[in-house]
Amino acid sequence: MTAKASDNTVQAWTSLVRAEQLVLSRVEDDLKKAGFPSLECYDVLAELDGAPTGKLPQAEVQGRILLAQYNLCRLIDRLERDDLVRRVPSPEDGRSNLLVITDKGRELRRRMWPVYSAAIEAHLGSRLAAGEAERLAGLLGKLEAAKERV
Amino acid sequence: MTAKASDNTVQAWTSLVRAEQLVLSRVEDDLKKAGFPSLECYDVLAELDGAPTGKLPQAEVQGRILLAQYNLCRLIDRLERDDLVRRVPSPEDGRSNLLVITDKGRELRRRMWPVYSAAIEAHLGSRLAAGEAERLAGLLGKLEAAKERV
DNA sequence: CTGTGCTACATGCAGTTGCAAGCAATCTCA
DNA sequence: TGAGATTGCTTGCAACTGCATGTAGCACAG
Repeated sequence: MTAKASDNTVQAWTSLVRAEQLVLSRVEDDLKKAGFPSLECYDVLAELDGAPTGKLPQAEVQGRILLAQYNLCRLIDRLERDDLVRRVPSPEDGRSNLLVITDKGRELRRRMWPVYSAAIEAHLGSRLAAGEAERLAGLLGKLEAAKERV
Repeated sequence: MTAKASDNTVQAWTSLVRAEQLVLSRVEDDLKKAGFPSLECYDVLAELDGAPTGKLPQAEVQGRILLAQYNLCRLIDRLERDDLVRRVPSPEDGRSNLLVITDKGRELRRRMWPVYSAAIEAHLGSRLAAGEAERLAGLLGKLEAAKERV
């Protein structure tokens, strides 16, 4: 439990952090250059757009996205200000919001996807040989598992 | 160049971002719980501590670390304020700073490492089977290569 | 030695984040 | 039923970040 990490493990750690930050910044850069908002914004729109009714409780979005609660709250503030999403009170639970994607929100997501997809391909897909993307995803999946201890 | 990413590529992309952010936040959390400063701080101290003379030009540190120039500048401000590092004017180039690690800085790095290493092992090493860390690092390495075009 | 341009660093400002605390609706259970 | 926890969301404040720009030293052509 207080074991030291082996050299290979440390190497994997540094590669993980470096590779992610490089690829992420390249992709975000491409989006920004095309005049689009951040990836987090896209993520929220994608969750809502993918929901059958175009709406989800804020807590549900929270659970699917990697963002602290107060940050999601403020991201929604901005999305609402830009008329991409609306908050409506939940009929079932007085504490809860339903987030509803607007037409403008759907539109934006639709326009962002080609640029986003091309960026992923350019900065990630095109650098891996056939089968490597799958193997990479498999290894990374082992790291995502929920925490156990304490 | 405007090719769309395949499903496998997109899967690798989301795994990469999720896994990195999860593991990173877990590791940073462990450091924070132990009362230590951020990873970026550690990185700078490690670079300087690893240099033969305990000092490096700021631009050199810049090149080894994943941090915007103005952010490194302000990180150094904080490290200097906390007496972990000192800026001294370079004798060779009037524009340049030499960053010098202080005894307190070396001390801090020394005390951080066991906690850091254990966190890497707990959140990354212990989740991968023998050989997997190496394979992961290999795949990630292909993503780190510098950009080619434009 | 001068002007033009580049490199190394710093900084003002606005926007974003983390933390801790807050509020209101719901749940739990004696 | 009603006191105390819990859940879902929000917010004040301080710290941090990105962007654009500023300053100073250097480099090199003329």
